[in-house]
Amino acid sequence: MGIIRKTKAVTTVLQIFEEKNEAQSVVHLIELVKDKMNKTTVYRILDRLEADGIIHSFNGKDGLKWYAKCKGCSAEHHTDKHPHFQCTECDKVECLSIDIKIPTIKNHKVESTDILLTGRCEVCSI
Amino acid sequence: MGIIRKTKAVTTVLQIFEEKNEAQSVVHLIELVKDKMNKTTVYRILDRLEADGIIHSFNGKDGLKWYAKCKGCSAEHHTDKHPHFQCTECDKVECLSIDIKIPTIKNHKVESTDILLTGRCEVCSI
DNA sequence: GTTATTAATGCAACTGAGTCGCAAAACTAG
DNA sequence: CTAGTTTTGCGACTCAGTTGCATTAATAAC
Repeated sequence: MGIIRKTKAVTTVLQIFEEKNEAQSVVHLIELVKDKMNKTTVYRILDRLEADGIIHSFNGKDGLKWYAKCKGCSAEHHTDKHPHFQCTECDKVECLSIDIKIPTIKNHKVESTDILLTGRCEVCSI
Repeated sequence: MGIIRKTKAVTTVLQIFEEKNEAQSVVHLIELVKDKMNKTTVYRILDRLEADGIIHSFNGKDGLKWYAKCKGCSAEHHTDKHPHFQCTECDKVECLSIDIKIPTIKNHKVESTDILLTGRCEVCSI
């Protein structure tokens, strides 16, 4: 939706998502680019990228906000119903491509589904 | 686990969970008892009650912490795998008793499952 | 009931994520 | 290049949640 300009700051943020190819917490992102831009800018860029369907957000296990690149989402059609997995050891988050069936709940109109699994990731399982 | 004393403050908090019989955000709880006790006390009581398996916690849609009474949970055996539903209109949270199947994920040891559905609740669906 | 022990509380100060307003800088269209 | 609009930096702010420490209240032993 939003008219988004390709500024240096936007490019920098997008590059991180491209290179790392994994979900990033806002806190971590701010740390990564702290010499290049202000934290307010980071928050605002993430807002815009999400509004444009380029990334999606969710809350990690401690309530902090995380973002990840959308695969096959647009501003109109957000298929971000996939669950996330966060490791209790290293805190990393993975987007899972598994599909979890949510039954309909009578008298409730479910608009979004946030699923966060926590446990040991591949690396931390020894 | 924790040696828990039946203080006035603890009784007050527990009474709220009994009477209301629905999930409470910490912020709301603090507001409810602000004439009777300090907010630090509320946080600490909730911690203890959770450690004892009397209540369970989860994060609401905006990352705030919520608590609800456990039904059939103990300190050792926490069956808090049920999903929660939060209304986008009135913000209320319900514990759902539906069972959602989570497939096993290879090379991952899933330890807990947090599912938060958001949408319109019965009352707010008009 | 009194006393000793230990847990629970109050208070004030702090931390850290996220927001806001506004002036300055950077982008885009013409 | 210029005008119009978006984006950024900065500083101050909000608000949930935490911490340390001195004080108070609950429990257990007598």
